Amino acid sequence: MTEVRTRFAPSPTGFMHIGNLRTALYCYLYARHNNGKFILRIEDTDQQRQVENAVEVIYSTLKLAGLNHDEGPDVGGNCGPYIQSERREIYKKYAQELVDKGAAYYCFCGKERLESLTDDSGTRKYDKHCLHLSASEIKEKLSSGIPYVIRQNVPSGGTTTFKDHVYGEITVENKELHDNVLIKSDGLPTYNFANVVDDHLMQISHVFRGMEYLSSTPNYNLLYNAFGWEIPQYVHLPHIMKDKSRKLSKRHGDANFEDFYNKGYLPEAILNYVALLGWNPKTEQEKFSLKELVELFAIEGISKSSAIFDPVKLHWLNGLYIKEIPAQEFHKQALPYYENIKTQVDKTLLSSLLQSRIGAFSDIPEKIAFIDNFDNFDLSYFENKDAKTTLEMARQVLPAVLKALKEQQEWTNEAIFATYNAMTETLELKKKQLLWIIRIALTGALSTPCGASEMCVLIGRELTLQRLQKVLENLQN
RNA sequence: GGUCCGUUCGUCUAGUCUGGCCUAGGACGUCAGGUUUUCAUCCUGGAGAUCAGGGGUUCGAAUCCCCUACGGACUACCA
Repeated sequence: MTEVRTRFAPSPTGFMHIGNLRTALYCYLYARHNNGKFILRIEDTDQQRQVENAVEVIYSTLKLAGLNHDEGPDVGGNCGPYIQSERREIYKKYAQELVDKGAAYYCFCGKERLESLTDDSGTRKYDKHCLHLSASEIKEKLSSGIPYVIRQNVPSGGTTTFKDHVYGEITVENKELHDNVLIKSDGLPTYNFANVVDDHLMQISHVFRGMEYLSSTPNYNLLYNAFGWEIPQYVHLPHIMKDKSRKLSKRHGDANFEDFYNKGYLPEAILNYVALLGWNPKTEQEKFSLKELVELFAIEGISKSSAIFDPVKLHWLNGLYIKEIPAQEFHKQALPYYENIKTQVDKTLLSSLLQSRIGAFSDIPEKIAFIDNFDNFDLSYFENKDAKTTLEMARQVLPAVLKALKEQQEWTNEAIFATYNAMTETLELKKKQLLWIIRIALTGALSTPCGASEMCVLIGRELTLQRLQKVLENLQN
């Protein structure tokens, strides 16, 4: 069996969105699983859509994600160059070969004539007008400098059948196929042509790509056949959708890798989530390292139907990864989110409290808002149905709490908790009730990253007493 | 409009090829209960899918066949 070689071939048009990333991931997984090679190729044949730095985004994303390629513009290889705009002459040569073989032809038709071919339903199919030009006519037009393109000469009869590893065998009538442009008037190839030439020259064994290419695949096969080249294995991937009827798109600023990364999602978690969108590992496990994915990945598990991207599940998965980060490392990554805290708090303690309570680092500001924002909170927070607490209860209990904490000798979590515990007996309250009231009194927030005694340690004795005092005043009014 | 592809809990999916073990399994979310120093983690349980709809084949269909509906892709000198 020949070596497995897969390729990720993005066009540098901006950010790497999740669908693209998944294609790259599957290419990588399949290559690694089979001890093959993973190749990066930049498809920049559309001069109109060039975006600055887009190539750098591709490199950095792959690097962050750990999807290292064996060959590519930045790492070299035997099949370069790996940037299509640098391969211009290659495409020209092969296009000419097709012309010589009668599988392609020069076309000099202008925009107006092309547009006149549009039918009632808005579809335009080229009528092979220039196919019938004589050799001398072509030569004359060429030498007089009339702009031209080279078109594929699709047979008008018969059918073309191809096999896709996900969608099975697909047959189409050749008469449905168009005489696609292979070489544009700017001399650069279209995607349709460059892809075929490059995949062959780079000895790509398996082509992974979005299913939008399913309908143009017969055209590619006709090209392979005309050249007498072996057709690669096709693996078309279902789309990742934003909702039932809309694809994820970078145009609408939808999910892209960099955004999630910047929001404090871990690359491993993003990869893990994305791997499972449209592929099933045949186990009930949900969390996989990249290494495990390499071991398990198989084309058979890829599904045919599109999947809706669910940020909630990604958030959950990312939380699982965050819990496993070593405490020190977590603290380091959380630090930037503490920058705006004005109140003096023990940040190491804060990190240790936060780690099990967030799904992404960007959750932190909301979780710690209570540290600085204390004034004017809603007193109804004291009323809790589960704990069966009331505002009145708070009025009665808090003076005693304040008194006890003023007398508190040892200011540690354990000692303070012991004090609380003792109070529940004298006050004849349930632990849950007392702790709820204290926590609300100290934070003014319904949800906080720690309990009533940890809170005292976190914000310190002085602030604890201040806040209690203040709450008591508010409760009297 | 034409061609191609798809359709199982709200979402990701298992099961479909090789019909019976599927009174359709798991995960996220949701709800309830429990542990816990409140919040969260964690644990247990519940609700949630007449397998898009209809017809057929069969002793038996989510699974095979046909039709319909809905959704998507393509139909560019974009990729």
